[in-house]
Amino acid sequence: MQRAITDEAKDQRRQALLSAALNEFFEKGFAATRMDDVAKRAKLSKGTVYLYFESKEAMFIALLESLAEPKLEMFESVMEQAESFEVAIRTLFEIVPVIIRTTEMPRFLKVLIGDSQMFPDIVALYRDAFIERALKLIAGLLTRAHNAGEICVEAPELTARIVVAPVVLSGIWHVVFRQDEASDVDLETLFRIHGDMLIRSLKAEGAK
Amino acid sequence: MQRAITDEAKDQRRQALLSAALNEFFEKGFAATRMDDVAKRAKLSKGTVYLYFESKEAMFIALLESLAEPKLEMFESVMEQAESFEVAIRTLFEIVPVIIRTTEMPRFLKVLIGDSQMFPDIVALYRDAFIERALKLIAGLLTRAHNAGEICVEAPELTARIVVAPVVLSGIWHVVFRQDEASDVDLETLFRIHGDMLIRSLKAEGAK
DNA sequence: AACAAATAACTGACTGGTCAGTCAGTAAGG
DNA sequence: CCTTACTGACTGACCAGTCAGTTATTTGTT
Repeated sequence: MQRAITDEAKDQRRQALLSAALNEFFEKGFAATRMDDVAKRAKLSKGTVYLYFESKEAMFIALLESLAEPKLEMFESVMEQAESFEVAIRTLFEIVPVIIRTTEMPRFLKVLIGDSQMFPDIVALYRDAFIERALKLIAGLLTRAHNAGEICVEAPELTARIVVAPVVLSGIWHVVFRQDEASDVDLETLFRIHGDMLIRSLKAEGAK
Repeated sequence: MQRAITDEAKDQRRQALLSAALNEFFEKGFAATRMDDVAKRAKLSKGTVYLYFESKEAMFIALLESLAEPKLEMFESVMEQAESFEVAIRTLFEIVPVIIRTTEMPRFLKVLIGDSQMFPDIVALYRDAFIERALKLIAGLLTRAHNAGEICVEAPELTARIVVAPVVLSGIWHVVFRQDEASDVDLETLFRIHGDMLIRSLKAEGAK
């Protein structure tokens, strides 16, 4: 076995283990995942895993933390740079299908939901550091557009949930209920329609 | 221990075990659930559980099957009896908060998502027998309203997902991310707004 | 350049604990 | 006193975590 001598090489190994762990936790859940399988998936032996992580639980937490942070910056910049509510929503919903199909976000979400009761602290952390923050971002967008007279929103916090709901549902659907590529949901059209409907319904009230 | 002699008493015991099982599976997931705990929760001993169910897996499957069937009838009757799309949506979304807060549907959904990869057959069964059926019901309502000239829908199957998404998201939120009663999401208002927005956006296009 | 010694990354057989499923025994009900 | 619902100690399998041993790599010596 090639050895990880430098710090970069060790970091790579850590990443490889976390990636293997996500796949195993996704497929089996926390309790049913064998450390031996995580090790094998990363082409290492079980003992080596324990050189990089204290315990199975520590590994699980490290995995959740490693995935909670990123992705929000790009999201934030779209929100801020967009010249109007309409453009922001359109841009956002053009990215969403790609995120659902190509990133590990939906698989991660499934793991989080599946093992939530076992790690309430981690779930709370994730909810506050990521989900609530994302909801606030949408709510802020709605409020700004409302104040600019572009749309009319009654309750931005609640409306934000309506905006986000199809994203979450589609993500879960994609990793949990999907059967095969042939019968895939047409995410591009779905989110174009969702965007259309949002813009129309919020503008309509503003124009009354 | 009082014994279950008659068939009704045995059925009751079965139900008690399934109810205990839902709670345990919800809290721990399939793999981490101990049959001993299920038994204790139902005030029985482990041996007795095996008089009612072949194995842990058989029990899990029996649980999913026992919960997949009902609830859709009421749903169907609302769809058919409603005199208009608007009334159907309004009626539906008035019931949803109660369903989310008082039934075992959201906990069941969490179990299904959490252990989906372990039981792909059951998930497929549930998807076809329940979820797809529910989506078709909504899609049918949309199509009928469209044909009656009441609204204008581009893609009923996809729009149905948008209609349903906040229901699923709220259900999951309620059992996974909720912290305490004080900070609960105002589901009544959420679904009134969602209904308003749906009706407005679909009617608006029809009127263009 | 060849070799040895030192370092530390890696390995996997082993241990101790856990738990699904069993079954001989207990006792409720008739 | 017979039938059978129920019990819980037991067994065999499984697995997280350990650690003594192995081997890749570097460093030092001739």
